[in-house]
Amino acid sequence: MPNQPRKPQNASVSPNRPVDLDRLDREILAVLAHDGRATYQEVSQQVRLSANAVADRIRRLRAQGVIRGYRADLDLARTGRTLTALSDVNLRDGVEHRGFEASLEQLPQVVGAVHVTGEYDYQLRILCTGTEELEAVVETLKQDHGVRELRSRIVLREVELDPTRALA
Amino acid sequence: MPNQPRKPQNASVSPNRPVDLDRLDREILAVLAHDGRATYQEVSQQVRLSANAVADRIRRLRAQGVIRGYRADLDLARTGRTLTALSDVNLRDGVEHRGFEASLEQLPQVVGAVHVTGEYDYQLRILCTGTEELEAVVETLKQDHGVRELRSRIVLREVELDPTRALA
DNA sequence: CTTGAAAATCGCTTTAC
DNA sequence: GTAAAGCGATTTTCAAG
Repeated sequence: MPNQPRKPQNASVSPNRPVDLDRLDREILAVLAHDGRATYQEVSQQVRLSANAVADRIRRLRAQGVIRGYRADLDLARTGRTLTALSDVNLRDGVEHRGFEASLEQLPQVVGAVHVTGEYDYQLRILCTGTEELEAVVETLKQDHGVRELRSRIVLREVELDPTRALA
Repeated sequence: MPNQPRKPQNASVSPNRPVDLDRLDREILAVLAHDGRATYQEVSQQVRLSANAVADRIRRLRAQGVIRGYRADLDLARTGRTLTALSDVNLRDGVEHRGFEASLEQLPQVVGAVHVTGEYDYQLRILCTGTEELEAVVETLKQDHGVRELRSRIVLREVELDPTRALA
């Protein structure tokens, strides 16, 4: 799309201070979460505001960091990566967290990683073409990335949930 | 943006047939995954192709379903939902899966749900303002949604990973 | 916040090569 | 696949209420 301010992609805002949104902000965000390329005019028609007012609010939400950016939503399953696994992982003693995270860059199948509390250190989201590739990734994680224990589950289905819901 | 074909948002394609992408397709997808509002001209400059050729490829990828759509990337933590939990869940005997999933619509804190193999039936991603709200959600899941067992972990940090990596 | 206007940009299509 | 043109639509910015 045209002259939307796409840069700065990251807006620095004072952290830890919650941004409170009114009803109109939430409606605008809901529209953009559903269609990230909606024009100001299209948003304004769904929100009962002038396009200029909508543009002002979107720019503000962008500067506040509520809108991090806009991304294409890709379906990697269509490209052949049909197997998704959620793998809980423990690191061996002495393995640095940051080092482990950096080493994940070498594994393109690992598309997500969260540091969590509880029995395991991380949960990884792994996208593979099949079980053979998953087996190889698991072996690599143990041998080259400091993983001591690994427990994987296969994703049978992702439940469709409106990304807008958390704004309520 | 202007006259980009944003609808149909969902393209129906013959399922289970993998789409194979060449190097240029992958480069284009990488750009759009990073900036979902990049113009054809901007993409073409990063990919060494004419804008027309880029537009043709993007339209094809959209029709093939590789590009599902475009979404605003929201930072809900800035709106006050600073606590994220991953909750593994088992359903009580006799509780229908589809009914459980439908009932999740009533819990706006539940922003993700995956049906998985293994010890638990689902993993939920829950976004809350604090531990009090998480406690309330957990109680509600058990009392009103047919959850028998529930095991939650707090997300300490999400590791930043390039969403483009799985294309390699 | 709304309305109105200007200039610049973009998407789309068509026409060549 | 490239290059160039025209048309319609959109964004941006600026003005004024």
